[in-house]
Amino acid sequence: MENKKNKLLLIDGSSLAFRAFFALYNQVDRFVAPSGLHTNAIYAFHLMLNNLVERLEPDHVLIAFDAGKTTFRTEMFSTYKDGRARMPDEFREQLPFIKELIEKLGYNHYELKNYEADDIIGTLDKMAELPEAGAYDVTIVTGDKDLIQLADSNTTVEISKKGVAEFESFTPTYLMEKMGLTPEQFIDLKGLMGDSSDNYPGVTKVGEKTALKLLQEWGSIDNLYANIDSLKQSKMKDNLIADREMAYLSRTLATIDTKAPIEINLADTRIKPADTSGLLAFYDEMGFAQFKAKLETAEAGELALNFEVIEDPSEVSVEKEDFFYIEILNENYHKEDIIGFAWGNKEKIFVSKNTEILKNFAFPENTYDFKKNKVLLHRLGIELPPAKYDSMLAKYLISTTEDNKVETIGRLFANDFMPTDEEVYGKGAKRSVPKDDVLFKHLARKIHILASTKEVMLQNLEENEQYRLLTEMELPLANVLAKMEIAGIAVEVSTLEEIGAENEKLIADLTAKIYELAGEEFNINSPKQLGVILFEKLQMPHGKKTKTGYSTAADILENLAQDYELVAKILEYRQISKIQSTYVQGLIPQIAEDGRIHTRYVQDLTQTGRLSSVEPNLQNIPVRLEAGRLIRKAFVADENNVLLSSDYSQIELRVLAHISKDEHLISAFNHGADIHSSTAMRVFGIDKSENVTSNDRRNAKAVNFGISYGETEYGLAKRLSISNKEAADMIRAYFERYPGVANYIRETKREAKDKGYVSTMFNRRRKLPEINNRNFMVRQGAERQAINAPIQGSAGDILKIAMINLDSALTKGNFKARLLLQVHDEIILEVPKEELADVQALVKQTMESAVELNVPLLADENTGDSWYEAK
DNA sequence: AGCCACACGC
DNA sequence: GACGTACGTGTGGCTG
Repeated sequence: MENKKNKLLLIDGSSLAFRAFFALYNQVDRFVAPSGLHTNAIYAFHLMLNNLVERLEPDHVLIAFDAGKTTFRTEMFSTYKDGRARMPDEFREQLPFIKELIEKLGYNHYELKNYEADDIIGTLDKMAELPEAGAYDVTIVTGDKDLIQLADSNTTVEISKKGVAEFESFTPTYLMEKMGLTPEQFIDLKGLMGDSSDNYPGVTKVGEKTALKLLQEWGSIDNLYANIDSLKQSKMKDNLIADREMAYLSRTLATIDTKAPIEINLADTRIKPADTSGLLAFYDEMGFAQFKAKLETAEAGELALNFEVIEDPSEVSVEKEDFFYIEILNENYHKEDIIGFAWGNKEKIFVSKNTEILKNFAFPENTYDFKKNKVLLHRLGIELPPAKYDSMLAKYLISTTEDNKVETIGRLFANDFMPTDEEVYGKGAKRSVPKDDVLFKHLARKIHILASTKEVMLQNLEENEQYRLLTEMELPLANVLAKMEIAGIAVEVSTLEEIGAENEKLIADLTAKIYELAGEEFNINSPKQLGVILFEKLQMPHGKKTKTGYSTAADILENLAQDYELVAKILEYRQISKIQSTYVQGLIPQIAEDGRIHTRYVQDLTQTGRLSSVEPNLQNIPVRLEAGRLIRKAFVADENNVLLSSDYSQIELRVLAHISKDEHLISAFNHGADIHSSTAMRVFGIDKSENVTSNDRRNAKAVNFGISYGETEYGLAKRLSISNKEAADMIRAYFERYPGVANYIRETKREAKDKGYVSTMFNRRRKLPEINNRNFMVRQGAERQAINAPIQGSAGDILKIAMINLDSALTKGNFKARLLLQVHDEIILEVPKEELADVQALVKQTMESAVELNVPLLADENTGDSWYEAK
């Protein structure tokens, strides 16, 4: 690769700066330097430059600016660019600083009296194409479409679309696809249609549409006028003839001068080293703390990062207090190979790719994502001992507002802006393992951040009284979850395939029937096409519209299903095709070679402290409708084992009873009442439980659910199909009869507004930055989250405690039984038949005594050969 | 590749 | 008076 091409980036600075100004225009008041100067355009321009340079990796950069009011174009056409609004002052004042920034970054800028930036760019572009220039790839960046005429085989023109990072990339091929034009024809297009912003008219009454049509037919302005007599008589023909001169003049005005008398050459556009100290001073002057911090740490990082590559096990030295980190390229640690690992502390860091080293490794006690490490090492036959500290989990406990990546931890707790994984490894199809030096440096940076943030994160945990939440809940749980993920659950392909074959037949029949009833074939899976059939062709009454068209969601279709067989069939089709695509075709490829599915539990994601499950999600396997529930027949126990499922009964309402201390709710649970019937009696004033109708109970159940979600009367009314007033009465009656709950809701909202967060029984926090938002909808959303988070979160915490205790009891009791799955209020175990009686008792006892509430905790158990039976 | 609508669970 | 139940993941259509 020694004949590497030069990469030249030519930027229309005037145009791009204007775009930058408007990219952050809505925040113009937030971007003000200490001196009072507006900085939104400077800031956005800097971001744009960073994005461009990072993406295009140029070695030459020239940023051209317009100079002065008059150019050779005004000489030709005196009103050129007349009538253009004067630049806003807030923008004009920023231009000199943008030029200063360009210089300090080591890039080049240039302007030439009487010429526009376009012409400077055009001239340099042509210079770069001369054979004696050597090979150049040119990228032109601007906000103005005129420059598209310069696109050719080695020049790409990028037009700024939106924000600071979105550009539309014009090559001759793309221009042909999009507009049917060559770059040369683009000039003729402007000649015919004119340009209102540059204030030259082209031909009267000819706009983009007409001009495109004319060029499709005649190819060029010259050819058009050569054949003007053969055009049919029309107003347009008259206009073309009358405005012939203006068409040619407009074309000339639109033509970029590629022979401007510039005094610079290509060598002058080469990037120079940045002026670091000058930049730091500039950032201070502008008030750009983030840019400054990023530059400082980049500088410091280069100096402080002291790391050594280890290739041989004999070279290894580990301190107990070190951090340990393992890298994989993608997320699924059940399949990914280790691409490198690192350990060490702030002073001394070691990196390696040789996993042999790990065979007899004294794993240090501090780590990041213990669960991932445990699974990865298990695959190498290594059992990872428990850790004392996990930065990922610590960060998650401190704040769930951001993600918990090492980069984020660095930024938040050390003001250290290391490059992101996406920057180093790429994303999508381009993601790949970089060269050793890049990889090792990246890993060393991670260790450096982990080691430099532990202390301040521990302080945060201490202040929040969350240290035990980390060491006694999340860390032990990580160990339990790792074992569950490694165990996996056996899934029979044959069962899934049988269901799949059955579904295929049903889908074929339903599809035929739907086409017949609709009177045409269409894609039933497309809500858009379905909306057209139902609500336009067949004129069915439509409910709410979504942003993109008619809603075809189930609740809308259900109302229509009584009157229209077609809609009933579509609902059936949806049900079956969901089962087929997500649960049959989706699950089969997830079955590993051992015949089991190994999900991953994400332990650092949800806003409430619940787990989530991915690849595949085993927390949403169908259960409600029988057709879907059959999927559970494929989830089976090993030979001589059974599956044991144990779920908490009404855990969220019990938690609500406990934390609200509502005497009536507590009393109902203490008396072992059917909680929904009991609510029906209190809320509807029914004296005997035998007088509670199933409808009363259904309504009460809905209220009970709604309360813990902070539901409004409108929502309740809609869900129960009752009037707003009836729903409001119901909610009011509920609060009157359960004053403790009403008080809990009041107090929790109050607490959230005062502190900005709410907590679970175990001090897990959810921040609620929107709780005092001026927007009613946003604020009310935060209030619902405030009410729900302690309830859902405490319930989640309780199941976590139960899992930890159960795993440890099973180990102590030398049982072979093991935990396999967790579904929010339920756990599923695989139990050897001979252990069943003992384990059933142990599970029930452990779950019910996980915590002491002022109401009983109840766990219901079911067993069977498959998950279908064990429920 | 990223967004939307939809559907599954608790 | 706004707007209208919490927390999640996966699939297919559509668009850039």
